[in-house]
This record gives sequence, structure tokens and C-alpha cells, in this order.
Amino acid sequence: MAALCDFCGKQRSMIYCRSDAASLCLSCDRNVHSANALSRRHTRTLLCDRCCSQPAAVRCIEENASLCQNCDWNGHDAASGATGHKRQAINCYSGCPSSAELSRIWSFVMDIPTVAAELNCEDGMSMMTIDDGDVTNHCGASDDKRLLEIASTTLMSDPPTSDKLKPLIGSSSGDGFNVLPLAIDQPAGQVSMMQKVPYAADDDKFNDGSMYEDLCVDDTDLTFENYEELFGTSHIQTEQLFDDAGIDSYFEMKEMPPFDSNEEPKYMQLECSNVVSADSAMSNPGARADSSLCIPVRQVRSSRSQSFSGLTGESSAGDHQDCGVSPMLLMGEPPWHPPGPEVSVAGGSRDNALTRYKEKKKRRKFDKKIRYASRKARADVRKRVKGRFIKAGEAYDYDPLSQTRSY
DNA sequence: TTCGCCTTGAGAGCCACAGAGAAAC
DNA sequence: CTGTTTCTCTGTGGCTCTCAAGGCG
Repeated sequence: MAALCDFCGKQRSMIYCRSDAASLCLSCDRNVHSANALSRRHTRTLLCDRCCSQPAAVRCIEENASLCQNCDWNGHDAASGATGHKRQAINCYSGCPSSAELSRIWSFVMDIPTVAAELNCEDGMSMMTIDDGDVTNHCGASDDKRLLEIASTTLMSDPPTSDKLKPLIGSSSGDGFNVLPLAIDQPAGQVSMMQKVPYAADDDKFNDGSMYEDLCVDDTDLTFENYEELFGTSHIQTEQLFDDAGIDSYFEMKEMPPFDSNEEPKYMQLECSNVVSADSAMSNPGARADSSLCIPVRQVRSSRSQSFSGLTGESSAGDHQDCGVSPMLLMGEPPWHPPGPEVSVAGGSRDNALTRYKEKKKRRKFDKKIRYASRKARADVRKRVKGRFIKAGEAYDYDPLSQTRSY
């Protein structure tokens, strides 16, 4: 059952705003996020069609449904028999896109009747009007068009060719939204959530898993949930981090020289030693060439933490223990260095690695681990008094072999 | 706003004893 | 060096107790 808009409570919610942690209908989305410059920076994406609570990460072509990562994995695992489904990565947008722009970008989701129905939301309409040709009227700023950054989608199981991508790369489309290279319009130290990696020039990098179509670092919203948003479809990165071989490489960091905590948070070049920056630089020749592109060190560290936590949505201390990484490390304070090129997964093993990671994640348990089954078996049949073991032959109030307890 | 009371949840500790591992022979 | 015996310590589950946090009047 579709969730209702958190704002108007009437229309079916279609958009998920991470910054507000809210599900909104289309009109309320525009309404809410046209309020001021800050709200316009909120990044939004489609709502998962299955759970209706999480931001969608992919669009399944076969099922014609937008799915969050959990639903995607659950619905496309080996057991479901839907592993071959083609999926598109669904990216997010910010700014105040018009209905036409949204429907153009997400035409696979937003059929005309749906959009029309959404725009009939009275609450939203009372505060705004929809004019496809005039975004700035709603946003109130002359440069809102620059804030309107909508990422396109790319086929996950069918990597785009250079020809397909070339029209998307670089300059403005002239249609009210741009597929941008790196954060040209962003303030210093901020990387656009919407930056589009110009991978058209190097298909091999895309295929071998080293290509990340998004580097999304938002200084206003660095929750763990943003991992998927930050890294788009780069699940492979997560599995690199936590697979048997991959995690080991992270422990090598202890041999690295300590980070000078007294240093001011500096803006570091994308070429710096960092999994995010380095990888994105690798995958983004354009960014690499642009030496003016900077990422605040602290943001990068946060992203690093997200990389660790990204192994599961329900990150907890248990995660830290399970993966062998201390919470202190996850705080991002100790120095970090990239694991090196050896962690890159070859293109041919990407699917296998992803499958392994998914299965591994499913198997993960935070329950008590029994080291000695024989002791457990013994404890299970041992008689107790108020939970305590008693000597054999003594009167007891709890017989584990009895169906009904004696107290 | 502060205080006291109550509820809730998390975590530590207790118990006996089989068995693993170390030490002694 | 090898095999046997003895000793020490660990781990096992259900229950109780303690403590902290939060809600409420």
C-alpha cells in the first residue's frame, strides 16, 4: 500500500527527501523545497515501490518498479530467480525541477496521469504553481536553474556505451537541467550530489567496477543511509571493503603515519589518498583534470565511515564488531589510506563478488556465537533454580526437558 | 523548571559441570 | 620424545539484580 505524503497527507508520496527524512508527493516536494536556498539543496529521489519507506536506488525494468537497495537485493537474489533483471540506477536531484522535467527524467515512473494527479494536490497548489518553463518563479533565485541538477539513469546490467552517454556529458542540455561535470556551481569544499561522472571516455573503467557513476558528498546530510546515495550503484565498493580480502587491507592502515589532528580541516585534492576521492578521481578523468576541485577532509572522512557502515543498513556496534573494525576507527578520526589498486575487482568477477557479498550479508548474524556445541547441549538439558545451574540430583524449579516449567 | 516516582531496557553476574588445554609425571 | 594423568580454566542458558534513561505528574 502506497504511503501518503508526509506533508499534505493526501497524495500518494513518490519522492523521498533524505535531509527531511520525509516522503512527499510531487507538488509538496516542490512546495517544501522551494522555500529557501537551503531547502533547495535537499537531495531527493524516488520512493521505493515495494517498502514505501526507503529511497529507491534502482529501477527494475522487468518489474517496472523502483526499489531501495534492500528490496532490490531481496528481490533479485538467487533465491528469487530474478537475478537477471535489468535495473537502472536511480539517482537523486536537488533544486526545484518542474513537472515536465521530472517526468522527462523519470519518464519510466511518472506517467502523465500520475504527474497530473500529484499536481492537483491542493495544499501544494495553494502555495505554488507549476510552470514548466519557469522554475525560477518558484524558487525565487535567479540562479535556481543552476541548482536544478538532475541525474539521469544508467543501466546497471547494461553499461552505457560512449555513444549513449555523450549526449549526457558536459554541457547543459538546454532543457532546464544539466548533467554536470564536477560541482562547478557548488561552493568551495562542496561536491554536488548530482555530479555526473563523465565515464563515456572509458568504458573499460566502468566495466571493471572501478567506475562510480556518482560521487555524492553532501555536507549537510552525512548519515549512514547516504552511503547508497553517495556511491550510487557502487555496491562493489562495499564488497571490496568487507570481503575477506578487502577488509584485511583496511587493517594495514595502522602502519600508516598518524594523522595530525591539529591540522586544520583542509580541502584536499581529489587525487589525495582516500577511497572516495581517489576512486572518484580514477573514475572521473574530468575531475582529475580539474585541480580546483576540492573536498573538505572531514567530509571525506565521513564518507569513509559510511563506506564501513555501508555493509548494512542497520549499522550498529555489532557491525563494528562483526567486521572487526573498531567503532573508533569508524568515527573516522584515525588516518586512513586507500587499500591500493589491488582491491579493485576485475570486471569479470564483479557479479560474482557482488553475489558473494549479498550472500555473506544474508548470513551475517549478531546472535551469540556458540563455540562449543557440546557445552550448549549440556547447558540446554541442565536443571536450574532461578536460572542458575544446580548440582545434579538437587531439587530444581526448571527442567529444560519438561514442556511446562515448575514455577 | 525542578523534583520524585515509575517504567523500560540493557547489561552483569550467578550457578554446575563438561571439556579444552596446559602442566606434571 | 611420547603417552598418560592431573589440574585449571572456559563456556553454556535462564533468571535476577542493578543501573541508566526517559516519561509523567
